[in-house]
Amino acid sequence: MAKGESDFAAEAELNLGEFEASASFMLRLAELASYQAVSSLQTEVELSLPEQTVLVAIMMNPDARQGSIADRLHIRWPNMTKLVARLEKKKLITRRVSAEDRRVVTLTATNEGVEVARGVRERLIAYDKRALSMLDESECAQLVALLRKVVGWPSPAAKS
Amino acid sequence: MAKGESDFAAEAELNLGEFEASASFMLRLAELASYQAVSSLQTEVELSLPEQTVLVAIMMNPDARQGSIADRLHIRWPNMTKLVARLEKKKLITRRVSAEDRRVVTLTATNEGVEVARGVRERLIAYDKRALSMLDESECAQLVALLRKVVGWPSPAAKS
DNA sequence: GCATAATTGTTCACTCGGAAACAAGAGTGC
DNA sequence: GCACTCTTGTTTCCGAGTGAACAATTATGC
Repeated sequence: MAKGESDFAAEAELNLGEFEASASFMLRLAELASYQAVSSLQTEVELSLPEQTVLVAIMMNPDARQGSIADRLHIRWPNMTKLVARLEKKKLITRRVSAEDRRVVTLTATNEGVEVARGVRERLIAYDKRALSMLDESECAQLVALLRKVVGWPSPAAKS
Repeated sequence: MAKGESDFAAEAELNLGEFEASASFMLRLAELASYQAVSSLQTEVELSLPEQTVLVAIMMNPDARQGSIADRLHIRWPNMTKLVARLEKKKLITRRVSAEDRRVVTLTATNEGVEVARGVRERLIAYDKRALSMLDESECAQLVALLRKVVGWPSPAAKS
């Protein structure tokens, strides 16, 4: 066996045993796969995926508190500060200190930000479908329902 | 009132629209949730979750090529180099240059590494169950099956 | 044989995410 | 009023992940 070895399967198939049935492990791999799939489809926008998500969230929730959005999207506050600064620098959002509680920073999309966010939202939804095209519609819905349980979000119309 | 706890209503008021039905978006949130859940259960080991996973993979696949493990676990090669260096520094694995192809580095767990890896594997499996305790057994299996499809791994004994 | 390409892994420079410490505003008790 | 604490967001520092360029080895074309 010059180079092909006696056992060709050994190279191709690594054994991961019970890990292949570990939900959190598979969750990590699947997240990486879908993230990269969606990212690779991105060509038009100069925003990272988290930035796009935050921008859309701000667009859909005007005057929301910065911390609320961070918590909902599982973004740490220090990182949210930097992320918001980048969006503000690009004039997509504005930061305003609340009058009632001057610790609070509220976020609102600018006109340009709303414009961009609308396009981003459409593309993200479309790319999501393409990136997960290995699942049919019912499987996709099933997956989302299970993931909502994992995240702890109440499912709106959950049955089964 | 604890910070992110009782103020659930305010957070729930945030509208994320179609994103809540986006599989890739929910995948990201769920991965974060499970990762942090498993991490928070970790107290005995001084290894990161990726390090633990790689160590177990090496333990279960002696003499496997470094690149093969990296590819399978979706770890980029530059990062794998550093990760492997850390494991080697802790004397959990050994790196060997292959005789047949001297570009190739093969990895094997040391005796201590095997010992640690066995414990890690057991704990990871147990913590996985605890971190995903919001799912019952059948839901968990269903989730794993769907995630395997997303990742592109053929389901072993599962008949569609 | 020798130049060229392809594979395998590493180094480098950079960005991003994280915990801890910090600043500033608001609430509480006296 | 004043000290104390909690909340909200920021700054600082560090570790981890990534792409690009690199070195070393092997395969390929002629």
